[in-house]
Amino acid sequence: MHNTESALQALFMNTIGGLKTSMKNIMKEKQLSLSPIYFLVLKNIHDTPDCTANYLADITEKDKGQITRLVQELMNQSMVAKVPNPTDKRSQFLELTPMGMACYQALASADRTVLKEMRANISDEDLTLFLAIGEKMLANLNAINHKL
Amino acid sequence: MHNTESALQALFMNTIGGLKTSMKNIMKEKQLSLSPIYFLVLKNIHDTPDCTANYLADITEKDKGQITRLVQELMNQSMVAKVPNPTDKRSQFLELTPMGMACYQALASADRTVLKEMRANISDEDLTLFLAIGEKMLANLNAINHKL
DNA sequence: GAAAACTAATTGACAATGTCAACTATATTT
DNA sequence: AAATATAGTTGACATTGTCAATTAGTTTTC
Repeated sequence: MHNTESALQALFMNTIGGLKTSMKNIMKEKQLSLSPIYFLVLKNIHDTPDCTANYLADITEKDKGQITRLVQELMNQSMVAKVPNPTDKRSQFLELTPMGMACYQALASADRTVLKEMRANISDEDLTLFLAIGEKMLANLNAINHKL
Repeated sequence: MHNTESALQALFMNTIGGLKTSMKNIMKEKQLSLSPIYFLVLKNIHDTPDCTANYLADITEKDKGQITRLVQELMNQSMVAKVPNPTDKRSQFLELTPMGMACYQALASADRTVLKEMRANISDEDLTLFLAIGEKMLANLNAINHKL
């Protein structure tokens, strides 16, 4: 390995690749016609009371138009429904349908399993340390990219 | 934050996003009409003596067809040239042209700068620890995904 | 309270990346 | 020599990301 920094870069790239592969496999096993990014959308809708498309675009850091289309597909598949936002007629709240909820639960559970296996031989202390160091580097990176 | 594992997932996703953004900005500054993935290709050609397309596909874990097209674009931009492989008429060695080399050096230097700033307030010990823990998790993840 | 400025969501168009399968030319195995 | 395998290319398409314009509704400002 050339130097520590480039090992760092490789580590991030390979891990993300692995996580994506694993989510793709999970979705295939469950016979869903969804791709990894839909898990992100389902998860955020699930975790966010009164979730709007705009909010979704904000926290996922995706394009608003992209969010519109992702949500549309989830509505086509009866996973997500819109309910009017009583305080703003421009926007709607996104909610998981029962089917969307079941789907999310299954995916989230499989995802948790992967993450747990991934850290199987890592102590809580080491994981905490890893996260702390990683968050620090992420903060530096965000500063470089001029993100507040 | 819900639990440590999902923080882990978020950390990886956000860091990769940040690294990609930073490489995109670097390429824009340098007025290159290239996207982040070309840095990966240039880097591996640079680092690998007698680099073939097939080898490139292997280590980057990209599709062979995708590699063909990426290399073709780099040849269009006179960054990369092919020389015959004397021991196998099916394959060619990929080499950086002087222009490709200059381009790679500039990008690699900017990339190193970002990585160094990213770990600015991290001690060598912590970084080494971070890498060790990360590699362990990556190995677990690869095992889950049945990659030897 | 009407005009101006702003915001939420949608749409169109397209670029960048990833995936799969078929095919050609050459190498290797049997 | 035939069968099998490999390196690279090509076609077709799916997924993800990006930008700009538009519509409908909201907030600000005078």
